[in-house]
Amino acid sequence: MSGETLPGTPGADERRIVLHVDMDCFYASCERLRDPELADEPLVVGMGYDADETHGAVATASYEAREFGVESAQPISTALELLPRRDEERLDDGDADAGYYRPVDLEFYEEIADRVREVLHDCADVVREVSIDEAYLDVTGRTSWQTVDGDSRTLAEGFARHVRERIDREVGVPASVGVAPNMSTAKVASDHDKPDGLVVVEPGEVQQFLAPLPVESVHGVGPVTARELGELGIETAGDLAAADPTELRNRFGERGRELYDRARGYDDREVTPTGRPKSLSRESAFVEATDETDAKREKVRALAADVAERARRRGAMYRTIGVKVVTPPFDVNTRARSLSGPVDDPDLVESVALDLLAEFADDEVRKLGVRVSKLSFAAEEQASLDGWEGSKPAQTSEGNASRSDDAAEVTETTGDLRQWLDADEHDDAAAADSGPGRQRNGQASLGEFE
DNA sequence: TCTGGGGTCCTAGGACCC
DNA sequence: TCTGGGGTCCTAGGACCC
Repeated sequence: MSGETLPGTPGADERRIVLHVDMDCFYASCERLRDPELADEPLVVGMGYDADETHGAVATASYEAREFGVESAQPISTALELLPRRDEERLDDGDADAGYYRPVDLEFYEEIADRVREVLHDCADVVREVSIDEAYLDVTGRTSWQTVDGDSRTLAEGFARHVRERIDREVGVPASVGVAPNMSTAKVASDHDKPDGLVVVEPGEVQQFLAPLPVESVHGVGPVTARELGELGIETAGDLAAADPTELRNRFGERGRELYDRARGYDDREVTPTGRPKSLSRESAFVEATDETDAKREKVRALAADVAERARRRGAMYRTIGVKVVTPPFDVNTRARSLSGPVDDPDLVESVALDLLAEFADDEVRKLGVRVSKLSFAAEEQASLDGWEGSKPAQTSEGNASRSDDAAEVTETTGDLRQWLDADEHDDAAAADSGPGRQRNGQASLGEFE
């Protein structure tokens, strides 16, 4: 099985060196940075959780807290049963079987993440941040798979160690690092020995490394796929690698083929820099499911304002506005409506979202969300608009003040939208379905659609 | 275990176009 | 007019990830 290279399989990528850097229970590490007394203590960081409350869910549990059975995504109420909350008012150090609970403070974590990012960008030419606590680095140009004289370890391993130590020294949070010739294997490697791990998988070892691992450890295999694979007798990554790719394709579509490749340690995706977001959303759960119209509308209004503001801050215009309505027991419903052109218009987000919500007027609802998508960003938009004459769509807040002639067009939603519709000759489909009265004063009533 | 919030990608069916 | 194929866009839902 060593060195098995299919004809036509690119071999060049075998020389790539990809690092996957994964912060260990990042939120908890941040809390410890702020309050060193939390070090080595069981610590739970809760989302949708307020001090001394019991609602919300576990965002991160420290390894000490995990010993008690606390897991991420668990309801806080369950976590409290497993690990009682420590009475922090008490001065003595009793309560050996109790833990600390903290609400999520994303703003603070972002600050820490920024500092980690600085280190990473300093260590690699290309960095792809996947989330607040995870990134891929292509360091092919910075180190090599060669070993040093008299040492079985590669230079790449030393380099990865250096990255990890810099994060620890300069920021003060622990990280696990995986090193491999491609992204998916590096990802599995970083997961392999947490916390504070360093796992190196050299080009010739990829298949042997992956083979004995359970299928769930392949990135992209979740509970549903794992169960289905299990029915086919596929339990390990090795089983998956040995399966018939055509059968996998037939059963799981394009994804099946992809998972097969991942399990074989074949992944030719290049590490590309983090791109622009594709959508922005905000959602929030009711403490208890409700069917009250006012409560639902009020929440949607708040979420809409929030999302619109975030989009504006990030310079994003959106062409689609949608809502998410979760009804008991846990049915997720989504509704979305596309406009004929990108806008930056908080009032429109609100009115469209409320309109989409109307379909669920009689339903009990436990959670609501608002999303904007089909994003375009000021700079890019500018470039594509330069090509054609005609007016600009609602050109962001900053644009308003600076150009008085534009401002007149922009402040009036009606005029602005009309204009955009009129100018829209590029998109036949959109033009066809934006008949008269579709959007009046930015309000499209449901009646006009059904 | 009655389930928080923010994302990504894929699929399937329908509308519509040529 | 009841009939072929290819393509794009839209919406809704699902799986997955952190």
